[in-house]
Amino acid sequence: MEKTTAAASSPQVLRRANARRVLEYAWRTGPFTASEAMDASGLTRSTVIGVCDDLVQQGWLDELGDARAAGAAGAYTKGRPARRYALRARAAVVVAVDAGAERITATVADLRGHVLGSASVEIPVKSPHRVERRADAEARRRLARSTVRDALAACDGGGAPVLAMTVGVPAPVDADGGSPADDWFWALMNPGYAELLADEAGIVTIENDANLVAIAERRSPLGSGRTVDSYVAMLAGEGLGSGLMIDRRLVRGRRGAAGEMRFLDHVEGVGSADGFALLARQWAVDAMREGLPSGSPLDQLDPRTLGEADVARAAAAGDPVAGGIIDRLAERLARICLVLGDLLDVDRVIVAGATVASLPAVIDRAAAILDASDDPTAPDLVASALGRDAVTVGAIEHALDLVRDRALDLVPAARDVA
Amino acid sequence: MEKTTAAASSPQVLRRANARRVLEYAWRTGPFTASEAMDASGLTRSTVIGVCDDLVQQGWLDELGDARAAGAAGAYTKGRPARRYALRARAAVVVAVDAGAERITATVADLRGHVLGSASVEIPVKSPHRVERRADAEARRRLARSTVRDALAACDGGGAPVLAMTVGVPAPVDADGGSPADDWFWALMNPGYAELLADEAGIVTIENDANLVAIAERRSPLGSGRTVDSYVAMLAGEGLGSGLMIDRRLVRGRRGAAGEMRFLDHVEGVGSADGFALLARQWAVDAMREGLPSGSPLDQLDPRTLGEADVARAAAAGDPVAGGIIDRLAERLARICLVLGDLLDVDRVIVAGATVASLPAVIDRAAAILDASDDPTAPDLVASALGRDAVTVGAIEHALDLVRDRALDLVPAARDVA
DNA sequence: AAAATAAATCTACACCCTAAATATACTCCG
DNA sequence: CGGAGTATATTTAGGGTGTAGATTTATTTT
Repeated sequence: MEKTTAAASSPQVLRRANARRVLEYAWRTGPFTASEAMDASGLTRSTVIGVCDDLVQQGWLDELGDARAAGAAGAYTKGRPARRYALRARAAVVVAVDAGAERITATVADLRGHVLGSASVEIPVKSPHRVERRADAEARRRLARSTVRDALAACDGGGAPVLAMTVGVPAPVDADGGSPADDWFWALMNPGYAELLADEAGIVTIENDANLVAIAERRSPLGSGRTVDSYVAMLAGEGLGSGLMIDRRLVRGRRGAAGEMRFLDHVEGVGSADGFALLARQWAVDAMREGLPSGSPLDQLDPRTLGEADVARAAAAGDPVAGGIIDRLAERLARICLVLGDLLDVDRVIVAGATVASLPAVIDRAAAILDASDDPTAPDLVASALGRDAVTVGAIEHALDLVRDRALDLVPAARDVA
Repeated sequence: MEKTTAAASSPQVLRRANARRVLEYAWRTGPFTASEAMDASGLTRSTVIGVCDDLVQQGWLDELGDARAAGAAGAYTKGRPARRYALRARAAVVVAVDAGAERITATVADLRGHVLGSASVEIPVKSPHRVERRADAEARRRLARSTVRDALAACDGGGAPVLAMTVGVPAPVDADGGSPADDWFWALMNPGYAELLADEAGIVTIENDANLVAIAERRSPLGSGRTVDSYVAMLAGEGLGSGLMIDRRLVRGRRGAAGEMRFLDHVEGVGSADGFALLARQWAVDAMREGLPSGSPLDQLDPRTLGEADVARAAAAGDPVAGGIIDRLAERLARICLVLGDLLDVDRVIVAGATVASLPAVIDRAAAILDASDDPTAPDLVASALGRDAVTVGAIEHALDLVRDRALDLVPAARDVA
């Protein structure tokens, strides 16, 4: 029996640990000199330079010949010009896939998270307001794969390897990338992407879409001075899902179903996990059936094509029925926030998804309710600034986290050696 | 300006890391030989022996002269007898304090968690069923400190230093060991223990009692073969509190208030965070006021001194009113479990506290309801086997975790050197 | 052209780990 | 009682990695 792995603690682990630290520093700053890396890492110049040489060799860093030409902020004029290094952002790429119910988007980004290209397809649907008749699992698989390949073809990767891919799906995802098979919707939303896409990138992970939004919001600007380590990212549209970021850590649970909102069935004044868009339409149609007061703007609309934005517009125009719907939705949202704030002790609930654009008044009003609340655990409520890209931004971030985490085990583009 | 700390990555970090690994191994096994440590750590014999010598020198390990005499399970007869080492359990002690509403218990344990001694005091109360008239904060502080000192005096520590102390309190605890000042009960339950006890041990931490139960249950026997990484420890008595262990990690939240149960105010069919003991008494008194069917065992009791165990006994004796109360409590518990299972995706809810002993039928019946539920996220429900010591066991474990984590930075008893 | 400055390079030197050879302490068996 | 056998301990050599400090190099300033 031969020794397969090197002993766990050979001296190289030190070199490795130092390389890791320097690379992490490179990742969070722009071009840097050895002296700066020394300050950041606490290492000696010899060590830093040795490590940087290694990293350049491996392709993670570029050496930027001239020190003074690039002239950073600090007036740097005296002495021997320093060698400068920078993360080689194009050493590799990652792919983010937002595989939503209605469309699949694939985005390619470099190591700094800059988008290099993307591709997108609508999922063919029969009825616009129903999710039930979506394309089947096999069609989704085909579309997902082709969209990923289109996105890669659409950008000039310069032959950079695809080190990681993260796929966001509207379903709980367990540690193996699978979703519960006992739910047809979840099974359809995640039709075995992990296996399907395994060969498309070095590391392939599937992740719940709301969890990715939570990751995306990790870097969002902080309201006041204090840091926000605990928050809930709520993805609200036709349905409700949430990602729980607590103590700077994503809470997943056994099957990855933490943050699922079905528990709202048991919450007074809520009663279901339906999303605000769905309810706005439904309640509007209900009101139309029961008869509207004359002159209501809602009366102009066709119940079959009515959208949630129509309700928002009617409310803004002063329609009392639409206004009542907005109020009810706001109270609903506020109550959900109270429950989450209480059980999880989060500072903030961040709403993303279609609701942000189509029903902003609901968020504003719910935030006002929470501000007025005497409950000391009431969290702040804010709308995400990331728009439709929230899932994609989170997926890029997550894929990059994976790459950063294992960078030294992965081989980026082999450097052209003279 | 002189250099105060050694550079972050001096060669010694390797030695340190290896020492850490060997010490961790020593902690989770009994006496061991160098060869066993080599297998466990992947290190060379020279390294292991070198590290063990260091650890013996520092007082963390004892060298157990004879290898064969102790004769472990494996028939070990051939070859040169191996040197044996073992964790020196008496090198230091930790103190666990269960500072509950009604009594304060301090327990001293060695590095293996074996109890060496303890002390306990009842908190003077005026009315047995009310928490409001407890001794004030200053009295609690005095009692806590004297109980800790009594416990230390009660055991023969052999001069071992007190490396860590964990205090469990029925209140949320933030990272600094403080509890929300805006709640009189919480402020009373944690009247500045962190500062008060700071000098009694090397590391002093305050922790929520339910969180400590969650830690205590980390090692509890697993129901089936699968591992349970996500569960809720519910401390149920007069009130309800819970510790959230999700993905093998305690979820605390910003102020340490994650797991607080006030959100139950918003849950249908629950409506408050009152504990089962409190409700059992209250509902029984209500029923007595409304008039009981003749011959009910409940009728024998004085409403002013009635205890929850009386209700349990009456129900066991077939009293329909008491049985109804047990059923209502079971439904309540089951519903709480469903909500927790759904939002947090936990495998299991473990009930500890007075309810386990006094109202076992509630837990059994709720477990049956959950088993019969068609909700796939319904968690298992079990009663804790730790009894009244759950908080203490968790506090010992937590204190030991802290010691294990920083062992090499701490100095245990200086070894007697010849 | 010389001084000043900052960075790179070079030269010890210490430490820690591995690997391999050698020594030791047993048991077993003839 | 004295080898053979076996498992462990100790010693020695060698390589890699780090720090520390002196020296060299590249550049600006005077």
